[in-house]
Amino acid sequence: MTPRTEEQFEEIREEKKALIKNVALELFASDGYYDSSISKISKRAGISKGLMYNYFTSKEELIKEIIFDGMDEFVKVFDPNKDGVLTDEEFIYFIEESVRILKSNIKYWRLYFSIIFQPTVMKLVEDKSLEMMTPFYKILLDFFQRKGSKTPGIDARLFTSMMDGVSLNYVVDPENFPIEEIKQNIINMYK
Amino acid sequence: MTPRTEEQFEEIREEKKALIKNVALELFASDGYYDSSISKISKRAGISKGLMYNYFTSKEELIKEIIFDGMDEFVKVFDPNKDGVLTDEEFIYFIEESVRILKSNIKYWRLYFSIIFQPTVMKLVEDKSLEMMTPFYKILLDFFQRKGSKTPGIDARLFTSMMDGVSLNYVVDPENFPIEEIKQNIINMYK
Amino acid sequence: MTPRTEEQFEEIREEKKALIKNVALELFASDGYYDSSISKISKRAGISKGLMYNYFTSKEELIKEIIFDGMDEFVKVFDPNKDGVLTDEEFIYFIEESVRILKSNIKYWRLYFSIIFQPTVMKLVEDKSLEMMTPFYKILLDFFQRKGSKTPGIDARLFTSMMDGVSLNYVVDPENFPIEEIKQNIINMYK
Amino acid sequence: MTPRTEEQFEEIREEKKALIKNVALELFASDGYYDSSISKISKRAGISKGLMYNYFTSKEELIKEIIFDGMDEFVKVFDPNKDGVLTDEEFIYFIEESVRILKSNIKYWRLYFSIIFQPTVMKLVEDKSLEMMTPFYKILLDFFQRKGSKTPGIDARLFTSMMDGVSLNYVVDPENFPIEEIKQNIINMYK
DNA sequence: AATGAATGAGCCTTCATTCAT
DNA sequence: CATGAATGAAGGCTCATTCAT
Repeated sequence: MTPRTEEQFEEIREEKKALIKNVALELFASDGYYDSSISKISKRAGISKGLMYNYFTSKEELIKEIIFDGMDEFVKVFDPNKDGVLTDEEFIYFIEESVRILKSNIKYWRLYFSIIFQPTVMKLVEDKSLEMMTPFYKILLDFFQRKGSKTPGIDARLFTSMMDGVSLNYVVDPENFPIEEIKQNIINMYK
Repeated sequence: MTPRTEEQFEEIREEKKALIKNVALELFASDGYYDSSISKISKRAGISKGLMYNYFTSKEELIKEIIFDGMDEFVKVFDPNKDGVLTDEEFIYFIEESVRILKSNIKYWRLYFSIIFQPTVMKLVEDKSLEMMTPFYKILLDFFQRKGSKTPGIDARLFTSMMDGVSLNYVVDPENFPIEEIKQNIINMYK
Repeated sequence: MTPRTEEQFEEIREEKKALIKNVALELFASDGYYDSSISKISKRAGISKGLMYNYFTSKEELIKEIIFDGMDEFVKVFDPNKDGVLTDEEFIYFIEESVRILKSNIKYWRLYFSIIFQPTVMKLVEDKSLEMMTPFYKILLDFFQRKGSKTPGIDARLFTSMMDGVSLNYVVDPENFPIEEIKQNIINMYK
Repeated sequence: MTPRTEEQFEEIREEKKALIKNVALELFASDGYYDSSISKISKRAGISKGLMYNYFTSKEELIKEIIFDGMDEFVKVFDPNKDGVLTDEEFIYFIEESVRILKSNIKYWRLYFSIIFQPTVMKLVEDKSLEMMTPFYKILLDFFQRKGSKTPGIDARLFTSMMDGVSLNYVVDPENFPIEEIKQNIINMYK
């Protein structure tokens, strides 16, 4: 009979938002953004369509939050900004971590790759995406420079492209892609 | 006023289809599949909406044909099935040709990557995609085997992944990606 | 901590209702009935959406009460039922009072005019509106009769129409409408 | 079997647009803008909801066109811009014409009044409304000036207000409002 | 008395597809 | 072969109202 406290409301909100985002990520990743209607998502989440808009102002906002959450997670678990310098060991760690992160949230990265090529959706997140990726790239550049590369920019882009390609192939078919062996190969390549 | 022969009709028909496919590819690549309506495409192609259905039974059919055309082109211009064996020179040729093909039809490959992650669309073409790619993969496998690799499967997948990653990064931003230098680096890598 | 008496509760309740009605009037008048959601109104009033329904059983009920309040106010501050007869001085007073009332609650009259043409809303209040206006009309009729008019009904309707028109133009643009001068003109007209 | 000619299409379009506008005017006038859904209108017009958007890009566009049509009609049938000067006879004609126009399209004027107080809707047409009304007002001003009025601006505003009030009362209840007698009274008033 | 999460009906709009001509 | 009017299902979204707490 006593009304809910503010904390209770907050808790409900957080839980429900998380639920919706999980369901939506699942659906976006498996069916794509356009084939995952708000109706489908809400049904899967066991809530009414209308309630979706209590938590997200729009479908765009929903995917944006999902993508941003993933980016934040990425930056958080894998913050390279210790001193801004990569030692050889750290470079290996970099590769290992990348694969670990990839494996820990396959669906997210599937979704991430899927939107890179959907101009309408990509526009929503490209600013933040760039902002997130730039520091990584800088450190890589610096790494190849110190390793004595004459074309560190090229080397860095080739390396990141390779990582992209590996990631892409992995998330498309995680069951059959030999991610661990590939990782070892890459590490050996740069030793 | 001699009546046109059946071949002439067929030719006209094919030309019109080609025109439509070009326009559609352009739009699909720049706006995405879902944001490119039949209405928009037909207007750009200078024909009526109804006529579209005279040439393609559905929007799915349209994108399917576009993708298939691209695959056929790929197989045609770059047929590795001479003897099914890659020499070292041929492997380099393989890389060079891949890049050339990529550069020759950036929009197509953009579209191709975009649908890989759109399950609904990908389902339409995945059979043919697999069928097209398998022979390439087999030859690569053989190549790494003959080169004395202990893990030719891994090597082959890493190589194709790298090519994928490079391609992906190139088509996303062709202006700024140093495709030629990257290509040289890859060639050196496998020498 | 003596428990509040029932009257005190009632008083608090009425104050809250008045607050809500003020906020709602403001919003209805500025944005229109349909563009003023219960959500907006309650937020502006500083209470929860749910509580609104403790005071008003529906949105319709809310506007109804607002309109009725205005009518009651009108009848109260400007009760012509002294003896049911208008002298010449009283007729002038009638005009003066009309303008004064108009000026004292522009927003209300704006709202009032706005609903006259919204059948769905008007239906809610038309009975009371008629009931309120009839006595005024009767007295006016009587006034023109005593002034020797051969068509007192016509005269009365023309007069009220004119007052309506003036009111309408005033509330639409109070800043620029020369209400005082117009009032003087009308008074002179009937002298 | 032969396709329709361009003229035939044009004819269909014009007829259907007119049909929709008629139905919509009817409904807007009787139920108000917000209570007349596209769904209702299309049903009443005997067409599918989707087709509405073949003819009008939005509901706003629909009401805008209806209102603009009415304004154009008004300006057309009653163009005061002969020499920009009103003689006494012309002033009477002005009044007569106003009433005639009012009577000839009651629903339209009902709608017109209804939107004046719906800010959201009014915004759509206020520019054109102003543009349409200004010349009339100027001529009136000039008329009262030439009649020797010391306050032509006031006189003009009072006159137009009166006409507004009369119009308003008439369109609200055309059956019972004695429009013809009122008109005679107004004419006598300014003689 | 008070909260805001939750519902569900309905709104405007889009679009692949069909069809009469 | 060619047109574009017409359909209908579905989509994103809003909002008055209810309800558990």
